[in-house]
Amino acid sequence: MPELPEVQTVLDGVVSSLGSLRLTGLYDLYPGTVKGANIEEAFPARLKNARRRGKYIIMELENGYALIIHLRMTGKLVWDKDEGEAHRHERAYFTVEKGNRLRFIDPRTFGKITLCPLDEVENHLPALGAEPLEAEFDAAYLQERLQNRRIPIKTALMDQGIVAGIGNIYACEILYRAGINPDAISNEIKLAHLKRIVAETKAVLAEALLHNGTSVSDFRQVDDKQGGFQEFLRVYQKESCPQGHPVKRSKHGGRSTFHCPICQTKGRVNPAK
DNA sequence: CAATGATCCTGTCCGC
DNA sequence: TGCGGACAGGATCATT
Repeated sequence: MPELPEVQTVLDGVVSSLGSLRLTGLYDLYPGTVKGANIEEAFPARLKNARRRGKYIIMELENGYALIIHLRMTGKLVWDKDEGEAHRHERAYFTVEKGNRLRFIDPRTFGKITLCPLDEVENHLPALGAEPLEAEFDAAYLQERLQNRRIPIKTALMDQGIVAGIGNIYACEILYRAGINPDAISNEIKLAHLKRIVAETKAVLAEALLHNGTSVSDFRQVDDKQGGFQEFLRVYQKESCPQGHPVKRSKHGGRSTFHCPICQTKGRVNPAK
């Protein structure tokens, strides 16, 4: 499940593969994957700048257009030769100069590629919260955004409008490292504990970035290599935590939560229950 | 406005 | 060997 580190890894891979080569076309293989009018007008074009906002990849083209790519759960971008059969789950592809092709492969078909004018990118993005690795994401920010909310902290960390880029895996790992109970109510958590959450968020994401993301199911880099952070997971899909305690499994918003009831006790005003 | 739950989709896994 | 059902989950929409 691509979250911030995986999305950044894919983005870096695309930029590195593409270099100064021009994108020459974009083709939809599964109707609805590619959105936006005037697809032909946008190509050919070189990349002017590529950036990430939350889990969105934004590729700014030199001709005034931009591509917004979201991988959702199973989306992959794969660098390949411009020949051969389409992959079984290929939903769209870019043709690229010098006989190259960038394939968008997505078994569950939830991923999207949107083409729009550069100055309309923000209109096509939802209201996103702070970037967790930027200085703007600190305990004061988090406290302000949580003060009127009464939701489990794990749900809050996965809310893209509060902080952008964290999904299920990193939410579990952040809370384990911070020692916070995932059911802690967002506006009851002490500032000191919010500071721990912020610090561990930055640490976990930075560490995962160094390892090119986490490959727990089918995440792959643009060159098809796996990420490496799955080696460092402490509770996600684990039977026991690094202390040897059994890991408990529950649900938040339909997502599986993994936490250690012994290590993660902070944040509950009333720890009973 | 806030919180919760259903929905989209398909490969994989489990039990019988 | 095959089948039904549960599960995986990011974002969006509907409901309370």
